Amino acid sequence: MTDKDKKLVSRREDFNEWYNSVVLRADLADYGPVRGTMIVKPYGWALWENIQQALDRRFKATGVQNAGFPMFIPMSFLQKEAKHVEGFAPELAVVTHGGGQELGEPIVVRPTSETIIGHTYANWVQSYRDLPILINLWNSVVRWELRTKLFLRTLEFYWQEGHTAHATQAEADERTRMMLDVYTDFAVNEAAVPVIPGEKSEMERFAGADQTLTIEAMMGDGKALQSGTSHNLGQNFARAFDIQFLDQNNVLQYAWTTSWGLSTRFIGAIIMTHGDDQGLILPPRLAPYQVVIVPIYRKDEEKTAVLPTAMRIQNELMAAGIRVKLDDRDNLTPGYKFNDWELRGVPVRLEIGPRDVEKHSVALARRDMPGREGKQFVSQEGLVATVQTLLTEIQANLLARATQFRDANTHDVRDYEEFKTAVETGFARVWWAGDNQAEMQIKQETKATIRCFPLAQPGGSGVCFYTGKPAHRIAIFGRAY
RNA sequence: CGGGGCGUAGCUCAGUUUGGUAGAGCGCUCGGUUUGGGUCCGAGAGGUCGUCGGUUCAAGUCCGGCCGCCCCGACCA
Repeated sequence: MTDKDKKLVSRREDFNEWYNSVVLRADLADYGPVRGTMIVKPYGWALWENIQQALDRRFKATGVQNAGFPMFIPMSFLQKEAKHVEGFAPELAVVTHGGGQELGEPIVVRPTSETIIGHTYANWVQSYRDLPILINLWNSVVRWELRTKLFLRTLEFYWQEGHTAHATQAEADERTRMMLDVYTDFAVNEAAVPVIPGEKSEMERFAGADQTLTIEAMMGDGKALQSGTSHNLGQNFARAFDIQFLDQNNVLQYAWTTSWGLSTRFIGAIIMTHGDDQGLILPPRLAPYQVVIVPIYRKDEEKTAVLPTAMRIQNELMAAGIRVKLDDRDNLTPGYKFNDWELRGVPVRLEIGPRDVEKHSVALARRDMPGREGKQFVSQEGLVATVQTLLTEIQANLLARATQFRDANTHDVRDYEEFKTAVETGFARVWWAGDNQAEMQIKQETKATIRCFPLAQPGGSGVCFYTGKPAHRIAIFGRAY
């Protein structure tokens, strides 16, 4: 490898190339043989598994159960909900042949499962006593995207999709909001990604939804990433698929449904929120390895002193529930390993050398503070507690840092000129009273769209920066991935 | 789907202008050396030059078709 290959391109120089290099070189994922497909490698999948677990326990705490649904859906299902088919038709993968025969009706590979869920729930629901239905699917879906990017937009992606059906509108409203809160809590407290929970504009709404709630995050280049969505589907799918039930008064009613999803795209959010010019920085709560131990020795007698100590410390940390990797690769120098694990974003590096064995110490280096500043020698006494405290500090620091970055790059603007400047580098926060037409116009001129109307509104009213009309809502605009 | 770039060793690329025996660095294997910030030295393995066809005594190199990838735009979780 040349020097050029060893060092990542800096984020400033070319954020896009930085992102691609990090994904590939940190061993998170690789390109599949079909355009736009992705191979998630073990390290990336381990990160996804941690995300899954953090979400799954939150879902279950709200009464949701997991299930499995077919990936093949009759084409006719898609056509039952007018807006839904309009939204998804252009990006469907369609199976026309099976077992060497041409199929009578083409089969669609699910782009999302609202339709097959609607069909199924219609069979499951007769009475108000059958409601609510609270189901989540961990699966992959296929959307034939024109322009793809690892994790952010691939032809096939892994996600969870939750689908609930309720007897009343109020219950569906509550569920839509509840799941957004789950996503927000997960993003902030597990991933240290300071998202803005809010509502999508009509233009950005999910195809077939009455309301789409979203968590929006700001990436390291100031662009927005929609990181999770929760849709209130009203009775649209219930009517399209006849999900009907008799209520307490023996009156036939349509059910109210919701759906909500978060995908492997979130891995992209983590990369682009926390990463630096050295590579990935993973939040301790989700990192596949929270601590990497790098043993340091020259001669065999040093090795026989250092390695047992390293293994003993590994066991102590693991016994305390800390995820630890002991890098005992013999053919690589410590310096190489330092760089390697920094690229891979492990939050804490623990070095043990001959001097440490003697002095009963170890060196701890934190990934969020490169260089001497983040490195300290500590006693092996109470090491578990020391490491746990450090991991907590790093987690908190990542969130604080990302929040500060987001706020520093979010600007209240009053006119269109200020707006254009703001969305070059971040978010514009504005009073908004425009319509779809105005939003479209702004998008064409600046590439910025309404990311959301934050749930946390200041109240009162102001003047729309674009139309000059009285406005009662604040919107966040930004350029999006 | 439009514009641009590119396809040569596992990776990054040179060689194509001017056709004439397939190259470098990194990685990999072996031996030694080194190890607290990307060690160094030596020996080796590894390629139907994306693919199909054409021109030619001769094609990585020239011509044509096809396939694929990356970047920018429109579309999108």
